[in-house]
Amino acid sequence: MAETPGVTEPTLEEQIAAYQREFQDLDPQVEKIVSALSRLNRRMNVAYGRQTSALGISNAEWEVLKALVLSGAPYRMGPGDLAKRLGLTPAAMTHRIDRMVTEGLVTRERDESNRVRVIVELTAEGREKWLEAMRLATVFEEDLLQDLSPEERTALGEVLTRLLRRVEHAQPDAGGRLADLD
Amino acid sequence: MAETPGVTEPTLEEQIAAYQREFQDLDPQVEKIVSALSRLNRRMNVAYGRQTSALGISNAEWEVLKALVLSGAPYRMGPGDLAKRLGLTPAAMTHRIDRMVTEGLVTRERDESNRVRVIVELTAEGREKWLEAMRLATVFEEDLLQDLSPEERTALGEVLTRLLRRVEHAQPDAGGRLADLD
DNA sequence: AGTGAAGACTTCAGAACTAAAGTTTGAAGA
DNA sequence: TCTTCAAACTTTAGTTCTGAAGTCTTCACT
Repeated sequence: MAETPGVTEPTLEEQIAAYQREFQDLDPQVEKIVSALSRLNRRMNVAYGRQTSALGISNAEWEVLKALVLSGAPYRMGPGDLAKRLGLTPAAMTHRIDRMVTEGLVTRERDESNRVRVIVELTAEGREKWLEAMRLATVFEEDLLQDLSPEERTALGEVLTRLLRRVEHAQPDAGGRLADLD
Repeated sequence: MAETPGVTEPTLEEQIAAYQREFQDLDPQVEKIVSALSRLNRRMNVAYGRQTSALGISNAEWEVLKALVLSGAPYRMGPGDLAKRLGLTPAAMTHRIDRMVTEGLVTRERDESNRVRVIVELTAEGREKWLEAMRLATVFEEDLLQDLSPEERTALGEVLTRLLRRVEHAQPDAGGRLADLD
């Protein structure tokens, strides 16, 4: 078998115990929150990734669709703006758009009023893909929070936004570049 | 100026409003929790990334150090086990270890009792790097949670682990491969 | 007009990854 | 013993990213 024991991911409790063993001045309560947050987020991303790949699009493509939809009708943005919004270099954006154009998710054309600029526009198919992904995502999210009462949901949302404000206040912005979309 | 307006990241509230505008059957309370969770996690990762790069190590290297330390003394693992633990292919692990060996963070040697296996072992310098990173991380984490009372911390930890259990129960495991460390 | 400079995007070279094929070692059965 | 198979790791080919150089358009100043 040769499956070395201990390779399977430890439970949250095991992991916190390991942290305490190796690093004495650790507040287990803090570590529990931080580790649970990180782990929960990862699991959710795995779930989203499965859903989008079931729709035949990659996570990278989903992010672009999201940015375009959230920009509002007529669902147009320039490659440079998209790059800033997604936290990518313009070079990476060029290639991503290449792929998405060939798949029919977006169109690319020059802005005739200012021929330096390029306009990336969502196609009807791209918009439909986003809607399908959202339908799947909302089902998953509602299922995830199913055990939480309305009061617990309110409290959780409030605490998380409080933490978020604190982080955002502490860190002006990561090198001027924005990170991935929610 | 040519800085197209609307490129800066929207606030959480603006983003939720955009979601509601584009997708009617959305529970804003659910979306608030999910978006805050995701955004908070991202901001935290940016902070960790700055701290580790200030220590002269990459995030990738930090993950390897973490896995080795948490495995406990004598801080040894095989490349294959490390790859599973970090959610990488064995090929990627080979290259990562190459880099870390040249930087003196780990050593690589054949297992003499079973020459198919390779042993990656943390060096004293690698362990020290991990400890420094942990010292920075705990300061940041304590600062982050500063406004939360002990009761709120307990409640938050409890709710998050409850959600975590729910996700883990729902999804057996992502294709048999483990994701990144917390 | 004519030149210079800045902006927006693309192209190119290099880094880190994945998937799949290749190599070496150990173990099990003919 | 010899053969065959499986396991563990490495190597190779191809993808997607970053950083830097390159191209094309526009604007400002002379």
